Amino acid sequence: MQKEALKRYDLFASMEDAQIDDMLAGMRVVPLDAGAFLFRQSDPAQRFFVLETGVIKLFRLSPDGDEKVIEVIKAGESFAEAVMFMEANRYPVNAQALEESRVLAFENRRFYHWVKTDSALALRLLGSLSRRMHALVKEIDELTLHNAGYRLVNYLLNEAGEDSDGDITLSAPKQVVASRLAIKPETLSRIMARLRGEGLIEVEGNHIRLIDREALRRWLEAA
Amino acid sequence: MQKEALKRYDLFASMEDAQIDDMLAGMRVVPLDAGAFLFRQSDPAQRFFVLETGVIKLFRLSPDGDEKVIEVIKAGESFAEAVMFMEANRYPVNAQALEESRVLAFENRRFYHWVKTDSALALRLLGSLSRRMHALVKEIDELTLHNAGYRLVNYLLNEAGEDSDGDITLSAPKQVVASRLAIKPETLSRIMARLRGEGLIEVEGNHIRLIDREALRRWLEAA
DNA sequence: GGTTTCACTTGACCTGAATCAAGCGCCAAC
DNA sequence: GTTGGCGCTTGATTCAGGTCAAGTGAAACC
Repeated sequence: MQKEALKRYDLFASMEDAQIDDMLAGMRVVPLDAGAFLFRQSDPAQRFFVLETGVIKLFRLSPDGDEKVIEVIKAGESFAEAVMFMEANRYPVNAQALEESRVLAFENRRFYHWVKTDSALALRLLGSLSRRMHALVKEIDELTLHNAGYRLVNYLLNEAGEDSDGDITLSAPKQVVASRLAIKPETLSRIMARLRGEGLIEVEGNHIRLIDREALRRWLEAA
Repeated sequence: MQKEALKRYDLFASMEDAQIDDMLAGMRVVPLDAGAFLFRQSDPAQRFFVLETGVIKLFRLSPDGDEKVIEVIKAGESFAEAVMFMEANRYPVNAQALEESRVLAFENRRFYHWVKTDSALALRLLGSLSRRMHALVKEIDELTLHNAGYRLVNYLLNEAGEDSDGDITLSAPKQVVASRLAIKPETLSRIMARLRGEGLIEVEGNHIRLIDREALRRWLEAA
């Protein structure tokens, strides 16, 4: 793993060579089998991560074992960088690989040092945390002000993005998507069946095609 | 308003005199009648705020007018500091005074400048954003993994804190508390009635006394 | 190649909380 | 003092989505 590769990740994009070298010195590569945990909720946090390949889910557990997926991490994304700035210094979620994955693990203390001495890096981080906070506020909004159908259709429209031709390949099994949207797999299945019945989407395994996005957007207003 | 007063607020506690002077130069005092809006969702954001006196609710609106209170701001607390680090630069919530209030409004651009040149300040901010993010994750957890009764009792236990003798004075009308917890006023009323019936709390207007906190904690496990 | 496993689907039923609808105090305005 | 409005409570009813149960199909394993 050399400097150039690291710089391709957003988090490190603006860092100097000397800084990158230092981060590399403390880096560990963590290979994970499907199903393996990277860390668990309330584990002490010495490191933050970049996902090189694979898929990882971040989730919370209720006392009786129900889980709520907070985020699905895809290749190239970083996670758990915020933990180093909290006094508790414990991961607030569980991280489990959904398939075979490779994670780069960096030391908090080195990164903290560079954030302290490089204000551009600090501002970059502040920006990314703010964005994430906003996303969480929007999620609370959706959970409380909108129903299951809305959340699913909204999710599908977001996944498809503006430009593409409406083809989505789910980055995680449907049950994980369901948990991400705070609905039960059965309910997700039913809503999909309904959308299929109304000719709005086509479903084949983990591949979904949005047939009429305008109609789906109208569907949102109603639901 | 002089330097010393400002330094008493957390956000400014670590700032130099020169920095504080600069912030003061751009400060405006905003008096608000009960019910007045300080800003609305998606307004462009040039300023962030400290609440000097009064109470303000931050909330999101659904298309058909339902509201979800995200946070109730009490005297001495700051809010909307994160917005300046997002590219959109628009408030993601509405801010409305629940009673007559006085707000100090500071210029984002001045503060941004100081954050850029003072890493201690940047770290302080990173810490506070991280904490707020964690709180949001916990709220999502509660919304999805726990029922209305749990959320209310949990809220009451938190409001009371560890040390005090179990007396709570609600900082906002019950309907606002209900929205904060994502339940309807009727439901809140019913749960309170039940807790009262079981001899766990006493209610008199906006004053609540927790009679048996151990029992309430046990109640959480069951609910 | 047969069987186990596991993700997903579909149907029948149940339930927590929302909705709808009165009614009750309490403060404010006149 | 009376009246109107508003926050809150309480009861009856409804409904979205959860639970429970059974079935299907495809990949995985011996």
